[in-house]
Amino acid sequence: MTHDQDASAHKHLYLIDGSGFIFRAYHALPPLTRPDGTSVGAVLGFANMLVKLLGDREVDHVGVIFDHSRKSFRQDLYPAYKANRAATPEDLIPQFPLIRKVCEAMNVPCLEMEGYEADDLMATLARRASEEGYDVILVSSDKDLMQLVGGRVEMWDPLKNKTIDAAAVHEKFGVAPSQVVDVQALVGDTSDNIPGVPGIGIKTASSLIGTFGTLDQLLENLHTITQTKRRESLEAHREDALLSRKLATLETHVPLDTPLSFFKKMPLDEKALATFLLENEFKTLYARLRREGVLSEEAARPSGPTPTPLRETVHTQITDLEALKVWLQKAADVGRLALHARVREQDDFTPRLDHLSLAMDPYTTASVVLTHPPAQSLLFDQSVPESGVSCAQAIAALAPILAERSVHKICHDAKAQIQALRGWGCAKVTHYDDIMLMSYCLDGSKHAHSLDILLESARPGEDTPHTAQVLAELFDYFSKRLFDEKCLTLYKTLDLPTSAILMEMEETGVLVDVTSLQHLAQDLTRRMTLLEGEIHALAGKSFNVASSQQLAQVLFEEQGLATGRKGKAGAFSTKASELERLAAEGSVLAQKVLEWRQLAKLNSTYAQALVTQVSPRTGRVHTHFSMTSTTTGRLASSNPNLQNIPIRTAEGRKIRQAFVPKQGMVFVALDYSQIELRLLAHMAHMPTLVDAFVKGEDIHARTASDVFHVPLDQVTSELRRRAKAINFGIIYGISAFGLSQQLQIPQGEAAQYIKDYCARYPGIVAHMEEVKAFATEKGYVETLEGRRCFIEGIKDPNAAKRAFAQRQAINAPLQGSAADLVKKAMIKTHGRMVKDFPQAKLLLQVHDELIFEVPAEVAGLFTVTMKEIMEGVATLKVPLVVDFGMGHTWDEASG
DNA sequence: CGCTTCACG
DNA sequence: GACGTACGTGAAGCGA
Repeated sequence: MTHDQDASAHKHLYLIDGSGFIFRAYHALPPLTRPDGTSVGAVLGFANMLVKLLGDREVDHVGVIFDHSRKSFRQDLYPAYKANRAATPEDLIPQFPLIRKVCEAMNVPCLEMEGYEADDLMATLARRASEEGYDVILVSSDKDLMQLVGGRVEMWDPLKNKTIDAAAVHEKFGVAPSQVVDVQALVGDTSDNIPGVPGIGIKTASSLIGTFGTLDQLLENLHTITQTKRRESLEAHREDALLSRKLATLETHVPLDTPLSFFKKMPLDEKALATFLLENEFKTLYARLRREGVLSEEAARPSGPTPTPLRETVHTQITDLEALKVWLQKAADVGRLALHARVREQDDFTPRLDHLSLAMDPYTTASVVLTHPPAQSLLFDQSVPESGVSCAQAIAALAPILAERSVHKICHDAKAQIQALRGWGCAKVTHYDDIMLMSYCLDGSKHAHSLDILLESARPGEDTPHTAQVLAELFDYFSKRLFDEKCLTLYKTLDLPTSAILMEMEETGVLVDVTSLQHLAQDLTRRMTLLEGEIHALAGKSFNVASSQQLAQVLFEEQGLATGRKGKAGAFSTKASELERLAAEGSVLAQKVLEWRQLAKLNSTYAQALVTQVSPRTGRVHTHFSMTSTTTGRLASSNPNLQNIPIRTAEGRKIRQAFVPKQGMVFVALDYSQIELRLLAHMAHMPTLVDAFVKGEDIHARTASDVFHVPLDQVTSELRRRAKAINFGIIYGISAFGLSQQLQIPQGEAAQYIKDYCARYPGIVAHMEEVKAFATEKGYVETLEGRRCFIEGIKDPNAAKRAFAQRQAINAPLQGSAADLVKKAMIKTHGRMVKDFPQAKLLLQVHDELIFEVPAEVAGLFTVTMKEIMEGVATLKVPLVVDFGMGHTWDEASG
């Protein structure tokens, strides 16, 4: 992964296989010619790749490596080497110098050397750089480079956006990277004219090398091979195999005096790049770089430092449909439309469009004067303009442009905007960006991301700014920052696609069995009344059991029970753990209050509240998923919150039983097992923990065995329970106090547990120290997908506040990376559903769990398909494991 | 509107 | 030795 915690502690050297890329791009991409007839397809492909690389990744050192010529030292070893290669295509030849110009403009150094292939230079540089502690990324998909993978070296295929690590090499060659040349020696390579051993393909070769370890071992022990034909072929072509290995082996000691500092990344030459892109008519790429703010307007000017003229804003008040259509047509021609529709729920719950703000660029804006239905006009008749456009008309005029792919839409909270417009029959919106999500990807927990906050940040103190105009400005500003701050991919490929899926989920909703909830509520109310009578009798007086204040008075003053912890405001706490303590000391009153509290919670928060949330339109409950309200990248669910439906007690599960699939469907629930602990094992250097996950062990039992020094088969359920608490504690940024509270043990004992844990898993200490140091230096921590979680107070002089911030710093990458993976899972499962399970619906996401509604007849196939997809969203040092359940209630499916 | 409590991962 | 606690949410009810 490129976004490790210590991403910036390391240097990263990206070595781009320039020659390889050019040939591949030439064949893979559609032909493209300049008006003067010059072919430029490979050049554009190369430029796009370079821009993407520099934009997406933490690149601090980079170079493009080329073959010097077709001739290298290998021809001296074997004249036929690469002799059967086809001549370089006519129209590719002029592209080589152009590609070098791209490198120059981007200020990326190039390297080549007579007598050596690009691969040899890359091998040499990779060796030197990894010896000096760099992470090396070979940008290529050439199998000949795979022998270099391992340690600090990995490959990345830019066309497929795939990282090729040791595991991927093993998948291709069936052996470790270090054994790749031995396999190649046997297999040969027809494209390079490397002979190999006839009759031996990759399968046989990898099994032979797997068995014997090396080519030399194999050749020494040929007599042990039982297949006559194979043995004879190997004997006959012994020398061919050895020569083939020589040819396949990359030279890691090319006499090359280029220092690694030669590759240090420099800012690009805006002027040169703009000129180059325009000369070659790479308009799309140019427009994109302009839009993302990589190229400034000045860069495109023919010459001289002409100041950007201040343009006046042209604002139009649109009062009739015809004018609206004309204005929108102009925006369509420009290809850009920022918009904001302000919608308000009226007293009768029908939505009303209050205001429509438009902009086609930061200088050209409009607002649409809306008329409203007569009933409203009568009520507010002085505010109704004499002319205007009706909501329905305005939105009908807007609909085609929203559906049009060639027009780029910009809005704030697209999910909500689109949902609002859908009420008026606006079905489809394509090619859009969401300012709210862009802001969240950049500034996460620094501040909220509501429209008001963002408007205020852009136009401090201004009363009623032209909203869409500010959105257009903010888009330019955020685009540049996303690129510069390496968050563009996070936004584009994770959060934006997730928001589209959430939109569908919210619209779909979940069916609840209202009647059963009403019966449950009645039953709970009845039992609460009975308990209340008993409680009042025990207290000797009537009081409000729901009032913690009154309860504290009864328990601690009137009954004289032993006081415990105090709350924030200084009052004695009556929380569950306190009442449990009193109950254990024999207080029946405390026990009854505990029971009453449980029923009260279930009744008011769930049984009674849920039925009021059922939509009269659909008969289902439609939660709202917020993507911008957590500090870690998790989602939050509200109105109602369907991410905290009870499950831990039998009584609570009755609520869950009221969630049911619609006729003919079943629920399928898939959840990631131990995802945060697995991520910890992956991120921290914890071989023991990794090993336990790889072997599929019971992780808490294993921890118990390690920490309490008992054999695995002698771990009792009590020891396992404690180990489980320790594991959770680790994820939360453990403290002896917290653990002692959780386990109800003395703080000293908890401290000893932590000490023992750290002794058995020493990697955890170093990891936590690294994370804290990173957070202190940068002010944020990062998730697997590169989301930054800003940590407030990490340098606070108050030790308690600082400790709190440090625990957040430890937890956020784990919680946040898990959130990243689940978002990826949503995107991938959704993609497959559209293709293969069109009737199935994703209903809910509960942090590490996805709940689907699936036609009963395909549920089995659906489950195995989605389990596999979810387990494959990331390749970590540990496997990802997904558990599943199925049922006719949510409770059954969560089994 | 802050505090307390408690439901979930 | 003091600090006042496990990480992240949302909702309900109390009481000023």
